[in-house]
Amino acid sequence: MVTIKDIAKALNLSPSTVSRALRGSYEINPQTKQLVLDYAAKMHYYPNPIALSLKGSKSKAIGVIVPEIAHSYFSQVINGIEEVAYKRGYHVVIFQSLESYEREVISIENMMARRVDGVLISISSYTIDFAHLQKLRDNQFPVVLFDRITDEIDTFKVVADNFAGAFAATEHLISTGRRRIAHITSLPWLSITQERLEGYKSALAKYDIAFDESLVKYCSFDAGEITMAIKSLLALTDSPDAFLSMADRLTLSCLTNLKEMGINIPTDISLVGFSNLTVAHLLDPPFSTVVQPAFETGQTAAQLLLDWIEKKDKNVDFNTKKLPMKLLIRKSSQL
Amino acid sequence: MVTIKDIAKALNLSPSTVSRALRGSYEINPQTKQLVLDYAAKMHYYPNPIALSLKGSKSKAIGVIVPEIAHSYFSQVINGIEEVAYKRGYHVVIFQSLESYEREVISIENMMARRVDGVLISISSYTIDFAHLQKLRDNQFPVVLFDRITDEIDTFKVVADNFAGAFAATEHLISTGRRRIAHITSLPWLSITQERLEGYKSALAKYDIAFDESLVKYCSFDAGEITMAIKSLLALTDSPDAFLSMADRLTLSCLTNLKEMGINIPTDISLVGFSNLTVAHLLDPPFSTVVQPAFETGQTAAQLLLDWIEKKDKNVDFNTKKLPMKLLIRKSSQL
DNA sequence: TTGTAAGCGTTATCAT
DNA sequence: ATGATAACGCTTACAA
Repeated sequence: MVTIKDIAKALNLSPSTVSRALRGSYEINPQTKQLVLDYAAKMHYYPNPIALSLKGSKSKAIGVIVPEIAHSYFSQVINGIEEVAYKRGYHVVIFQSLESYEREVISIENMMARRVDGVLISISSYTIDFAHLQKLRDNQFPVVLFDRITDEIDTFKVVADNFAGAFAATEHLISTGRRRIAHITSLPWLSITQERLEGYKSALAKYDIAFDESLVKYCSFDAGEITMAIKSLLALTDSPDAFLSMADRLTLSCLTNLKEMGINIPTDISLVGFSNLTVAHLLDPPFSTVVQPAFETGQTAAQLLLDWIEKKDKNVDFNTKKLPMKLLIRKSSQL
Repeated sequence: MVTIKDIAKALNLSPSTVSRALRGSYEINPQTKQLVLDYAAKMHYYPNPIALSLKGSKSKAIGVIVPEIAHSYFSQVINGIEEVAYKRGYHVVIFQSLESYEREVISIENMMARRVDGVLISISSYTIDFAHLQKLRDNQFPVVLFDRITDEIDTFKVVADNFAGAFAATEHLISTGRRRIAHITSLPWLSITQERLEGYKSALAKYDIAFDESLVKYCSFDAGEITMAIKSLLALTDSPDAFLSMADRLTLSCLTNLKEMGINIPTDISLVGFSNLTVAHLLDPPFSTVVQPAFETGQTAAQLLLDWIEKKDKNVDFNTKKLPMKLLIRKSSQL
């Protein structure tokens, strides 16, 4: 590994001159500059980013925390983040919280110890205390929230238009004549859960359909829970004629369960689910999905974060970006 | 951020004493040591990894290059890598080659500039020159290859037992009475392509079925190409009664195309595909898959790399780890 | 047992 | 236009 010192020695110059030539900063003798540049190129000189970090107290790395990497939605988000970061000379350090609050806190500490320049995070399902994030913000540290956000932290946020997505899906089901639409969703305290529920309610209201609490099921990550939820829905006297599931794992679980029970989709029950699976059209039946703008979410969040990091004045005007959802109607909800 | 100097000043000690107390190295006065430890804990001292890196010329970071992050197989591999790296105090810097040789080379340079301690790589489909990897090895730099490997680089490698996987899938199809088994595969120069083809051939041989070159189709990443390949296979006088596809994208493409053509699966044509999709059982029809040990591949590769990095003596005995595949028989190949 | 000083690679400041 | 020096945070001979 060639260093500035090596070059200086070889060219009989001082390290500072070489440094300046390399970054063209001060008015250097053009010849000296050319000499240095040529020699550096010949020797494959690369500045040592670690020394740079130590000097400038910025690491040119950003941290990302997602609940799980191997999940179509999040891997697509990471893809978007990586694309932007890569172009702007940052690298991406990934951690997964595995939906655990403790792991999320540890990951944050880890990242700070690693001196990342900023953090992108989609908060875990079991995070209800945000002190670890607030502490970062208190220290003026750049944090951008995406997907699963919270009101408790004042910062940039990037989300999908969950309200609109749920509204559109519900309206679509209503337009096919469905009136008893079950709403299978995630944990009640999550922002996405609440926004989606509002979209659902709002669509019902638009068509004068009474909201029925018993059609809403909140499911944790226990696989048995969703099976129970579905069974109890089907046992209702006025049982549902449609299922709207609000997360990938729920969507797949609904499909698996209903098929196992021998229920005909969409004749008996229509199905629409939030999902970023790329194979929805190949499922049996081809599955109607509300698709989240995963890649764009990653890009947008990364852009906001990097702009913020690189901004000189620390006066930032926070806002929340809402990206459009896409409703793809397929056979599982077509009557 | 508290530094060793801060602690030294506060405690009226020298930085070196604090440093030694912190890592318990030299025989320090137990009381001094306790004092330092307590104060450090109270002040939330974390060693600055950047300073450590600059000093020790190791970054505690490993680089990973995959063709694409948002791909079920690779995201599962990354998951395995991350798990091991995280536990051992390393962080993972991810790059994607997007199947481009140029991007792969640039990613390697980028990683070296970042001073990662080692590299894990699954080579891109269009990499046929390995000089960029050989150069690393020439400098004694730790590189572990996984999934898509090459004979040209002598190092640790982790692969799935592609031969066995293809053999088992072919044998299964034969056992259901199929004799004209089409082999839809990736680019011919890839290690995985060759191994899988050998497994296929070998199974045919075992049952005295002549190998027919015209049943083998190599497909690039052009989506139209696979459609063409399928059409030409179906146009054969003695057209295939089974399709064996050797990569996720091919598998899905086969399914989409055959369904569009109105071909009945498995009655007309049986289908088995290499795939790490977690929803294969929900496809129409439920899809028989050869599943790669993605997570284990990531774990194993990371373990080998970190052991190597941390090894004192540089005499390493390279070997190639072969992990078992799993054949999951579902309706698409059951007669 | 503890302190001093040099060095990892780079750049900013202050000479010259 | 160029050079010397100090500093970023930490470790480690070497000295005391």
